[in-house]
Amino acid sequence: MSDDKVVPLTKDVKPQRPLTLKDVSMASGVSEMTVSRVLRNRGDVSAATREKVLSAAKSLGYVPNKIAGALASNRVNLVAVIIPSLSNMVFPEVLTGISEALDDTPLQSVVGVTNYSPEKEEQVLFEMLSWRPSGIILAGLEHSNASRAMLAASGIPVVEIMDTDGDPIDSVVGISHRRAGREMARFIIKYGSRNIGFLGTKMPMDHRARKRFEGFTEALAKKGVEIADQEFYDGSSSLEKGREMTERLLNRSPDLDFLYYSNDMIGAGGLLYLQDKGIDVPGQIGLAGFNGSELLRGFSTRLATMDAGRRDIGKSAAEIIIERLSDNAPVKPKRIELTPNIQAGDTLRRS
Amino acid sequence: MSDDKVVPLTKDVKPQRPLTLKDVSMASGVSEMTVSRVLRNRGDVSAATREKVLSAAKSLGYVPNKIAGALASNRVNLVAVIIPSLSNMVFPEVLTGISEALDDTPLQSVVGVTNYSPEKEEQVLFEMLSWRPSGIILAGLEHSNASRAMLAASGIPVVEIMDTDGDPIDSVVGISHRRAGREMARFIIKYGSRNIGFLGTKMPMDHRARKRFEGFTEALAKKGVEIADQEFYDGSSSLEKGREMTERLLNRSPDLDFLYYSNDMIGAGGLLYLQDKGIDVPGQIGLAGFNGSELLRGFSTRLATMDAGRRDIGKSAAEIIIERLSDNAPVKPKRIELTPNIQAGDTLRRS
DNA sequence: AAAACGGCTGTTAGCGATAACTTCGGAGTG
DNA sequence: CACTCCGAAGTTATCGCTAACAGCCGTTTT
Repeated sequence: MSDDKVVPLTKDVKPQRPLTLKDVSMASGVSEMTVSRVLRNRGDVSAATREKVLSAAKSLGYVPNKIAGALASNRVNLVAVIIPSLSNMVFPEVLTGISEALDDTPLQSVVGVTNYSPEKEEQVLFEMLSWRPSGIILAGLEHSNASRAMLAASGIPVVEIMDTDGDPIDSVVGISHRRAGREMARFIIKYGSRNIGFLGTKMPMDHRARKRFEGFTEALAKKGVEIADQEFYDGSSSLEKGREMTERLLNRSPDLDFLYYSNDMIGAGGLLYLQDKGIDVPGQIGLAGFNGSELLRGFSTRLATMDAGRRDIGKSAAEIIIERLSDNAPVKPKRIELTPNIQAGDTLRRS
Repeated sequence: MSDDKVVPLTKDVKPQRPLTLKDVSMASGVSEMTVSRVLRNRGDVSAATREKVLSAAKSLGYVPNKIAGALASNRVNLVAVIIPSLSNMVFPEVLTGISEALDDTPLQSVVGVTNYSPEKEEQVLFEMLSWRPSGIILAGLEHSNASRAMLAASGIPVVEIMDTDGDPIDSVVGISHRRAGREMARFIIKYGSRNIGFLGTKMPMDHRARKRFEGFTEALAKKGVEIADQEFYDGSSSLEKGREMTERLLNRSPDLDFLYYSNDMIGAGGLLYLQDKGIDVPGQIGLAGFNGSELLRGFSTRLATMDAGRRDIGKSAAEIIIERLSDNAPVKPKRIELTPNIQAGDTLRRS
């Protein structure tokens, strides 16, 4: 297929009747069925015939019609992936993991984006299901009732990813965000901070950020600590937003000694702000984010964070689908909870 | 579709024979054709019948089979988008532009990723074409002969994006990267720098980076200036890589007074490095990147850059497809060259 | 009042492939 | 040498849906 030399520039071909199996069949003098067998590498075909067919297909520039193939065989080698956004690098990374796992299978991923809206998710899901994919991977455990019903009724493997705090429909791969929040809280407390601020998204829809927040406050509460102040934002995260929020928060509560950010991007923005202001991090104030973004590696002061293993999540999810699709189908929902990994970095206050 | 209350949890439904039009037809007492008409909102159906059908479809949880629909109608409302990568934020941004433009049409985008490999591109393209999409958007003007042949023979609208330096197959939307390189060169010269270093990808495959480089050196040459030193890297860009490269380059050539980076990510990494070292930017050394990344807005010192209008590119490309698909089909290849916009920022040396 | 029309619904015939059989001829077997 | 068996084709019948056309019936038109 990548043998450039053989491509005949087919300039004289009749304008635009798309080619079908029949064209190849006639060009090579065998039946359509045989052509189909050759092109799919299925069933016994003699070497001579195979050659004839392949060269005919190639010289015509035949591209099989998967629409027809899928209808006839009732097999669609697509895995639908539904995620909230592409601008948060977390999701492209998950996609990369999925693609890698799918790479040496006939499966292919198709992506849908919901913008964190359950209604949009429902639409996208409906759209996706109407292509009858072989499996579905979708972010989060929170879906509209209609979405849950569609998924349950679809009869195809479903893997919910990123989050394990809740009831999965089928399989699930992710981390416990509550636990992530709790662990970070304990860590921070251990290092001696008591006057803690939180900065994050307004979380009507970002359930994972919310759960981290809940876990965080809960663990603090156990130690008798309450969040001293907090600041929320709309829209997508950016360094700039992290700066602004940090400024606002510190103007309001100058005596905070720790800031917990709901993600690394705004955390890094906060770090830059504090550095610009000449504030000693972590001497005067400690910082932590969430995600284990690669971005942080570029800063001389490394933000403390927690790696959620996005790529691994994608990989595992895809592998679950692959396994479930294998002939011996043991329809056993799997549950994989990864353990998030604290990266202390340089921004935790040392008692 | 998002009326949660109505969803009957269908727990008793027979295990898994996927529903077809016939099921809805029987449940509502009208012909399959009428059901089809209702569900597609096409043709005249009385309000009463429409109601009956809709409620039957909903209560059964029917999801149309687009595979069959597409085959029968010979219409597939998909636009294939083929890009080199998802980890470079440029492409997700283009995708966002495309999705936005497609949002109030029946069209939907499907993404394929090539990892900057022409062979992979060819595979992905073949795969995509086999779904008979209504249009194709793909990055760059450089494709294998086989790819070009497939595209030309496909008979569907093709829009090549990002780059306008070359021969498009059909339509094209983008900027001239040669020109972008030239303009930045002139700008830098104008500000008085003469001892200029270049940092960028090894560019066997990143044609756009290569063209910027070519334009850059060409414009310098016209002013009698040659690049004093250069540094190339493999793999994906990151702040960290920008740091390392900058360090290596400056160790080798400490007297450079300007660094031109092939993208903002490594440029920002360089900026961080220089700031850490206490080097005066732009007093001692000037910097510029490329892309107009949002990221840069988070730094107190803003890297000079050039906005390539990624989102607009996506939007225009999608609009070209939409237009071409409209009934009155004037098969006229379009060529849209956007003008990149220099953002001087704070890192250009002032004479 | 016959003809024409328009709104609504049903019937028939594929779309381009593949699953599942069937057919055919020659090699292997006893 | 009759008989089985298997490799290598071909035939037939869908897959689930929609285009195109064909009815039917109550209204208008003239």
